[in-house]
Amino acid sequence: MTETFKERIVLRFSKNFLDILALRLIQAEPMWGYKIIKKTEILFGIKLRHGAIYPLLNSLEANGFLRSRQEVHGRRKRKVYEITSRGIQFVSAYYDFLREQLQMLDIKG
Amino acid sequence: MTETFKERIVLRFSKNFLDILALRLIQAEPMWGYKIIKKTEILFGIKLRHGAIYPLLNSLEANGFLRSRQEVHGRRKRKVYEITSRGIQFVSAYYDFLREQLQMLDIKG
DNA sequence: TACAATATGTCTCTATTCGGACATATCAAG
DNA sequence: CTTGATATGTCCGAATAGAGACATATTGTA
Repeated sequence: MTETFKERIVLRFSKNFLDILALRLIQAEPMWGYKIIKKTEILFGIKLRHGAIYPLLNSLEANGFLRSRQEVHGRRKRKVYEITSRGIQFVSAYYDFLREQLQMLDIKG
Repeated sequence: MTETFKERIVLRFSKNFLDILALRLIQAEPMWGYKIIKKTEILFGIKLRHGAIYPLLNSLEANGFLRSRQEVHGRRKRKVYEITSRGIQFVSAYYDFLREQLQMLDIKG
């Protein structure tokens, strides 16, 4: 029962904060869309739609949160993203928010 | 700049986790809809629509996260909500999630 | 007495999101 | 030689969410 609640929250997070999820993974290690999908499935048990992640990554790059380079393996190419300082600032703001939320375990009055 | 990021995240949270925001406030102290709106404005600088909060509170009660009683002051009445054990479990799951997120500051591999 | 605040509710039109299909290419394994 | 995995992209109809109006009642203040 409580486990279901947790799952619900994780699911909501991955929907509403998908950009932060992607940025965090890329911050830990430069990554490409396909790997993000696989990693999220392993780490959180959530299957992201590729139809959601690829446009997201492009918009995150357009907004200066990520930068990409083509990585070529033989004839195959992947678009490897790394986080920018702007992206790091955004993720930091998210962590600051989490810390504040936890500190506010006792709102009174 | 970083401040704007923080504001963005707070705003997104209040939209996507409005139920948890309400549950947390009610858990701290039994409360009614109107007070939640005022409190959120003071605490977070966010103006909630009453057209959003009242249906939400009713559905949270219908789902067993809250229970309400009529409080009458003269001829005026307010619907005071208190959190149920189920509601507490849900909020706990949220906090567990926050803690896990912070612990996962370094995802590797 | 009129306006602002307290207090709770519904409803509709619009805006956004989302699932899933369509599209294409390489490569490994059976 | 075909199926499944890797890899990235677009697009549209359906479903959901959101802003703001409509509705009503009490009370305090200017």
